[in-house]
Amino acid sequence: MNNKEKLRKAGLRPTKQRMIIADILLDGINRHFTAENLQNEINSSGNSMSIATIYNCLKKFRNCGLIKQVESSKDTAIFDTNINQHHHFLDEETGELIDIENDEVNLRKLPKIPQGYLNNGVEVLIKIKKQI
Amino acid sequence: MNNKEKLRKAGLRPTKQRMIIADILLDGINRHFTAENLQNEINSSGNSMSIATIYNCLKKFRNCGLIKQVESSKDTAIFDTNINQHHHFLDEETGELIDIENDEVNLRKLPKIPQGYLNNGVEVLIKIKKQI
DNA sequence: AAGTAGTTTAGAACGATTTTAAAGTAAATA
DNA sequence: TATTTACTTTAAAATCGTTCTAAACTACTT
Repeated sequence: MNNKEKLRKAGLRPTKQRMIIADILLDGINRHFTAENLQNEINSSGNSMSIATIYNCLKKFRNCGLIKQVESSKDTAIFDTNINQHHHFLDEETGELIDIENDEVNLRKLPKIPQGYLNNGVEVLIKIKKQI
Repeated sequence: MNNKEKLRKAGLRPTKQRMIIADILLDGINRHFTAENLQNEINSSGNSMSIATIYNCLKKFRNCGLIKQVESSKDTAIFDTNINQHHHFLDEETGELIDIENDEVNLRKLPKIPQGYLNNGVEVLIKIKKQI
């Protein structure tokens, strides 16, 4: 399926701007990035785009499940093109994230989900620190 | 041990402002809060404090291990008085966090920590969604 | 009591993100 | 095809959480 079809299937109009972003993000390669990272990539591909559009687009892509947003207490939002359930190492000093594939973690026991709620995904974060 | 001693032991001078905050936070009750939440509590206890002082103090308390900062992609930093290793449910729509005690989760298998790094804590986040 | 090192403060500054409102574009309709 | 309508993009301003600045203050040491 090409990117135009992917956007249509997600319920998003394939505008010029969304196609530029889709061409960068939806190539099957897993990556972590910020809005600013993406703007730099767009610029160096010879295009340009308002930062507001980039934020709008990332929010739409995330809400449609085309990308994910990583849970991490950094001051900048970090997005992830790997939409499968998976986990991360986090170096808290640098903010660097490293993927952990789902089958590398085995959760034997999980608590009962609170009454009235549904499980919407489990994320394991292993905080790591550079050895001195 | 009283709060003055706790601060001293952590290497922090027990100033008037730090004592006010310690009296609110270090009562053994687990809670999640933001800097603004804390300022409101301080105000309603008849005291007042610059927001800069509150941020300074929370950062010092966190760095000394008196409180924790929760990993979550909310736009506001969330702190936690529960300093034991534990986990959370997160309602992504409201940002509400619910504690999961450590013994309610059993991690059977964890990946190898990357070369040159040390494990600095494992956090499990179970994202939940209100049933409709 | 005097010195000094650490702390608090208001307000300015900052950086990420969102809002605004006007102009532009894609899709639907006639 | 022309027209209409709803959605999208944009630059710039606004907002929000957080940090910085530098001057006044305070805890501890001598």
